[in-house]
Amino acid sequence: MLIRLDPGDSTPLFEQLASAVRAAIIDGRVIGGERLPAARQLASSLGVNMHTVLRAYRVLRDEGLIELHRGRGAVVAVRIGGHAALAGAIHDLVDEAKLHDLPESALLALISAAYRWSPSSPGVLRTPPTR
Amino acid sequence: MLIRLDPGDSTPLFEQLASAVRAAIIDGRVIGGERLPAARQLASSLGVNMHTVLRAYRVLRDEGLIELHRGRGAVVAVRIGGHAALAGAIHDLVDEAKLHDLPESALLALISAAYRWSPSSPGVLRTPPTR
DNA sequence: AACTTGTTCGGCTACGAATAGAACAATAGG
DNA sequence: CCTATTGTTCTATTCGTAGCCGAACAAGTT
Repeated sequence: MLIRLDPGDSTPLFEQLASAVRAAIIDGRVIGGERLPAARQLASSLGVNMHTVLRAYRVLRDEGLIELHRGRGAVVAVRIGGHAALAGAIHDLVDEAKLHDLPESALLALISAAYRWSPSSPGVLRTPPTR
Repeated sequence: MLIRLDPGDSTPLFEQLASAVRAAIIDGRVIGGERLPAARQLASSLGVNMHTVLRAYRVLRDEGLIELHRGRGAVVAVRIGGHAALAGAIHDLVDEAKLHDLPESALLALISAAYRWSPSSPGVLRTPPTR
């Protein structure tokens, strides 16, 4: 899994890192159970502080995509299996939005609003992140 | 158009305001050509600084949803006509994401990534915001 | 001319991002 | 059992900038 960080980009380093790994998981390029590089190792490999990598990992853990255990490292959640359908739906929606000349920021805001409006969803009551 | 702001929410006031107006426009609850309240008036009505309202308006202008003119106020763009199809697609995608227990933040990040990846889109070369 | 409305300028405050070091607690492996 | 590995917690510092604001300004309306 090739990861490239751009310090000039306004998006935070930990978010860039989380996005890269997240995309790899959703696309199925990394299978469930597979182990990610140790935080300290990846950090020095990318020229970044350990805490930055760890924060990216924590983000993905809170999203339920990976698991973290002391001494064992970061492991991709087993229940994850490349959501091809979801990836396709996302692609379609982006195309539709661009067709209407709707900028990225607007689309994101609309989705965020839609997420909040839909009532009593199972997603908002999920179990808290395991520590 | 009823607007309610929550100062306790971590999302900026201008974003809350922009989201409210944006949703109203996309849903077609305000028609193209309709005039929005003057910044100062709406500001004092909401107990907010004028700049906060004006910034929300500027966001919507940069998204091509409204037009701003001195002395004339903020007017909903005429080409906008309630993108019902888009609104439906968004709703479906959110449902799909929740089905997979994918949190909002993860979905937003995935869409943001998808937006960047798709090459040579017409959307990225649109005319700059009129000042 | 007077009024309305968005724009620009300058400044202030609070918060987030990133880094750093150190000590700590599970876990794995020999 | 002992040791190395690995994530977790804690405290702290530096730096940039996002958010909010007041006052003066400029374009447009009436």
